[in-house]
Formats: sequence, C-alpha cells, structure tokens
Amino acid sequence: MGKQAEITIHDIAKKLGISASTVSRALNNNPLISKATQAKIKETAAKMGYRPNTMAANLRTRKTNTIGVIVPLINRHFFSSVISGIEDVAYNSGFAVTITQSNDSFEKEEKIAQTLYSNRVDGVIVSIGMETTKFNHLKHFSERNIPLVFFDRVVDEIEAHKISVDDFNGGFKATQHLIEQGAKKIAHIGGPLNLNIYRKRLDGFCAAMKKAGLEVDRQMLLHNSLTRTDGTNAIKKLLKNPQKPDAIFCANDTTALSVIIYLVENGIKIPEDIMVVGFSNEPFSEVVTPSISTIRQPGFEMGQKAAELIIEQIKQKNQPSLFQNIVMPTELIIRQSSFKKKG
Amino acid sequence: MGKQAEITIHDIAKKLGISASTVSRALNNNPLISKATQAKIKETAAKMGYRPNTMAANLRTRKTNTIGVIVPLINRHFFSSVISGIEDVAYNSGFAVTITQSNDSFEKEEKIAQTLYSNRVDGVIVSIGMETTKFNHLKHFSERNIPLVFFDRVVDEIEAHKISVDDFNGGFKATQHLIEQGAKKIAHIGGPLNLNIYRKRLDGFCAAMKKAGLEVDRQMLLHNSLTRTDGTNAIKKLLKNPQKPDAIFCANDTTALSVIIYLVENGIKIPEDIMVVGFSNEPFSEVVTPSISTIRQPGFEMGQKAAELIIEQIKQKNQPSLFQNIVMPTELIIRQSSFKKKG
DNA sequence: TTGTACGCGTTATCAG
DNA sequence: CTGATAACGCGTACAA
Repeated sequence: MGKQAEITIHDIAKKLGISASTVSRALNNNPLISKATQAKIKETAAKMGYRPNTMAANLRTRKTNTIGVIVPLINRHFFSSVISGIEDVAYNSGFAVTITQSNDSFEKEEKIAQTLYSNRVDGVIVSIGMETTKFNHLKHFSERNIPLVFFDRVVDEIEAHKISVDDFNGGFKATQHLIEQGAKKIAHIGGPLNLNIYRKRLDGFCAAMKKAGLEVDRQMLLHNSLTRTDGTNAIKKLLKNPQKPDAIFCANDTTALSVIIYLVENGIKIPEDIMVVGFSNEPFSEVVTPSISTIRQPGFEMGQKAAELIIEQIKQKNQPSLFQNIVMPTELIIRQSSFKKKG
Repeated sequence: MGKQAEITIHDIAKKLGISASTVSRALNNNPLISKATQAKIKETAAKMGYRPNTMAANLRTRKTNTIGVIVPLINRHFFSSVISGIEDVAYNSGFAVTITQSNDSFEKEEKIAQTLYSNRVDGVIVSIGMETTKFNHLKHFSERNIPLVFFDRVVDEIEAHKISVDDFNGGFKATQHLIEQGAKKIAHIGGPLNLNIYRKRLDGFCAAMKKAGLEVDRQMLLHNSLTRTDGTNAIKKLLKNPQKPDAIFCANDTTALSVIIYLVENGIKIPEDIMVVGFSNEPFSEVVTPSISTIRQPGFEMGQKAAELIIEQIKQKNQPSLFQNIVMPTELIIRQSSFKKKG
C-alpha cells in the first residue's frame, strides 16, 4: 500500500555515485567534506525524503541522545512542571526525554530502572518514590558510568548531582512565620521520614520552635502520605487532642487544603482560630478561600537545571570528580490562611 | 574505573558452550527451546548481570516499543493526566513513552514530529497546538503506516483513531444549564476556531441558545488563547458593552477563574449578577470561592484509551480499515458559580 | 531442539 | 577530501 521502503544513506550514495560514508559525513557536518559535495548531498537527501535512522546510529555510537526521567506521579503539578523544564532544555540540546512514573511503588521503580537501562538512556533524572529505602537499582547507573541526577526526593547514599529546595529553611520560615503571627501550639503534618525532604521540613519546624522557646508536642506531630484523605484524618485526630493546635504547618499544599476544607466545614475560623501553612505552592493554593500560605518550589527551573547538569555530564563522558548539591532557595508566600497581622 | 564491558548474548553463549541464537531464543521465550536449557540460560544471564541491549534488538526488528506523545504543554493538569494514563497502559504493555511539548508553536511541533520519526517510534499520540493549521508533519506518519492517534485537539483532515470528549454536548449542557438558571444574555469566551474542540463548544453554545429562543449577540462572542490574561481582558471588554451579560460560558476553567477573580474584585456578585461556567474541571475549580461549575473531561481515561488504541494498531501492523472516533461523554458539574436555583 | 550465517543502517578506521 | 570495510548486538531464515 504505497509502503515505500525507507531511504538510507546508501540510496543517496548510489544516486549520486559516491560512497555511503561520504554521505554520512556530509549529513553529520563533518568538516572534512567539501562544501560543494556536502550541499549536493544534503539537497538530494532532502529531495528523497531521507530521515536518519536513529536506532542504527545509536547502536553504532552507543548513545541514544535520550534522557530517562523517573517521577512518582506525572499527573502532579510540581512534577509535571519539573518534566516540562527538563523537556525544554533537553529538546534544545537535541535530547529526547522518556518519562516514567513509579506511582510511589518500589517494585515499579525497580522495573522502570531496568527498562531505562535496557533502553540505554544516556542519563537518568529521578525523584524517588515514597516506599524506596534501597537503592541498588539506582546505584546500578552510577556504577556503569551512566549519569544520574536526583531532584527533590534525593538520596544521600548515592554520589550524584542533587537538586532540591531548601526544605529545612522552608520548614523553618513557615514555622517562624506562624510564631510571628502569634501561634504557640503548632502542629505539623508531615510525610514519610524515609524521604529526607520530609525529615528536613520537620527539622526546620523543630528548629524554629526551639529558637522561639516553644515546646514541640509529640501529639502534634503526625506523619502520613500527605493525600487529601490523610489530611482529613490528621486534622480530625489533632482536634481530638486535649491540647488543640492554634496553627498547623503541613508538608504539602494538598494536606493543607483538606485541613482547610475540614476546618471551614466545621465552623473553625482560619486564620483566627487556627492558622495553616502548606508547602509547594500548588495552583489551587492561590485561589482557594482562604488562600493558602505556602512555600514556593520552583519546579520548572529545577527541571531545567537537572537537564543542564545531566547533559553536561553526558557530554564529558567520565563522571565529574565533584558532585554538586544544588539547593534552590525557598520563598515564603503569605496568604490569608495565616495572615493575622504584620510579622 | 571498573567499567565492566557490557555483557552480550555471546558472552552467555560462550560461558555455556552453546550458540548465541539459542541464548537469544531462550531469553525471548521462544517455545522451541527445551525448558531445561532455557532455565539454565536465564539463570546464568541473571547471574552475569546481563541486560538486553534494546537498541540492537530495535535495529533488527525495526521496532522500538516506544510511543511518542506530542502535547501542547506538559505542565497542564489535563495534559499531564492524559500522559499519566498513557504511561500507565504503555508500561503494562512493555512500551516506553517519549514525551514532547510543542508549547503551542507550529514550528516546534514540526521539528518534534521529525525527531519522533527519526527515533522510529512505533506510534504517535498527539494533541495539536493552537497555531497548527497544516498537517503534513502528521500525515507523514500515517503515510508511512505509523499508527497515529489524536486526542482532544483532533484533526479532521487526517484519517486516524480520534479520542475526544463530546465538546458540542458539553457546550450545549453548560449553556442550557445557564439558561435554566435564568440567564438570558449569555456571553462566550472561546478558543481559537481552527481547533475543532473550540468550534464544537461554540456550536453547542449556539445550539442551546437557539433551542431556548435566545439570540446570540455577536458582541458577546470573544475568542482568544484562553490564558489568565486573556480571560481578564475578555471580561473587561464584555463589561464595557452596552449590553452586559448575565452569564458567561468560558471554554476553559483558567479563563473562568480569571473572570471570577475580576468580578469578585470589582464587587460583582457571582452567581447573582453574573453566572460563570468553565470547561475541563481543573483541580482548582472545586476549591476556589465561588467554586466553578464546569464540564468534566476524563484526562487519565482518555490517555489510557489512546494508549490502548495505538498499541492495538502497532501490534496488528497494517492500518485498520475503520478508524474509531471515540467521543467520551462529558459531565456537567454544577457548583457555586452558576447555582441559583434548581434547574 | 539447536547451530550457522547473514543483515538491520549507521559510523569509525584505515587507506588512498 | 573520499572510499572500502568492519563492526555495533541482536533476531531469524535455513540447515542440521
């Protein structure tokens, strides 16, 4: 059915009465080729509708010009922003991007890593899942000299470039802000502590409390998976305590949102009775009522940076002697959910 | 640097004193191989840390087990949901997914299509950009027998499977709902009319108006790129008209949001003075105040379906004689921005 | 049930 | 500056 055979460099060579290697060189802008023949070759290649077969070139050069990306969930604003940033930079450098999602499942993360390896991606950018506590599947890449860059949910145990936001400082600033607004009994709804972003946010929280001479009440510290449901359960639990919080620092905006919705439904005033601060600056946080105070996380820029770092590594083949640990600054955005008075 | 050479099927063969083809067959579960040798081969393959080189297999089989995806913008809830759905199904069928974004630029869309072709993706799932009015770069795929599936922003001019929501009916239901709520002078802020999703939403709008015996005022029809800024500009314009609208049907939630924000800021009551309905059911629409009535678009499911269709096509090699035009049902979600009374 | 021989389309090496 | 030749690692007729 008109299924015209693929045109190869040999077809071009034959038509021009030259060799395939000359065609290959011309198409790859090899400087050894005379301008005249190069022009002629490119012209007829275009005329014949030639499209290079990347697979063959890949096999030969042992490169795929492809970057693999592993995220917990594509369909989440922060992660899709990062992906968008990665794609932006990668595309402009001639790299394709293969996206995978672990769904926060360790098993899937392992399989994905295998697949990406089999596909011989030139590098991998990864944010680990909530279940991940072993890292052999990722070490495998660095052992084979395949560049690896972590972002957000980074792994301390592996040497690699890492990009994160200043989670400690974010937690600190959020908490300090609540204190400045008059909070004394501050609760924290955090994520799984095997992820260091959540450890650091908690540490920042504790540091700010300590600095203000406030006590961290064990009853006020909750850890879960930070879903809408988790948030609702957490606020219910907190409200049952004898000591009720006057402010809550949530480790993400999703939890903050569900807390706010629950409080509003139950006639508890925000920020008068309870103040709330989230983390990540999701799109909804600005527009919900009350709008959610939060910590901005520059996803797109993190993705761009991750792509830049990995491409740099890919190009200079051997692993860098010194790995960067890039910590992007966080920004506290004060909105209605925590604004009582000037701090 | 411990850079151990890649292990190939030849290494396994040598170690076991058998031929490479036997190893190849065993690893691919070819039924001709005896269970015993197959088991032995798989075992030593695992022991030696063998990972298949997909590139070589791809070159040989002329398949990549990769699906290319083109979307206008990754970082947008609807699209990232679709991508998530695609990845979900693709992964379970052994396909990798390469994601690209056109940024609604025709030029980039063309280049991306070329790249995907050169990468010999087995199929392409695409939602075209706002600028796209020519389709040669996409026709190229179907001409070469490379399966193509459109979703959401589909193209009438190309024969292929298409998945969209019932935009006409969505526009119709949204408008009819406004009419039932008592609206008489309904405005529409729509998208570029070269995209048929926006044409159909407009058509649905007009049909509902006609059915109710209401006149469509030309002054009340605005078309733009549906960004936050576009929405603000549009509502300003509408309010300057001598005839002011008592309801607005926006072709997406982003525009509806900016309209609502502008109205609230200017003391115009929603829904009492002006009712608003959006389209897509973005995450923020449920939680903003007033919450936004909208049309639900099942992104994840659309992605799953798109992946299923393309994988089916890829597997049965030759193009199907009959292309499906799947229209997913829309659902009207009534929220505060348009709820005055029972319809 | 297994082995042999070849080719997928490209690039790298070596001559010229 | 250009050409011939040999890989890259795998899958598959065909033969045994």
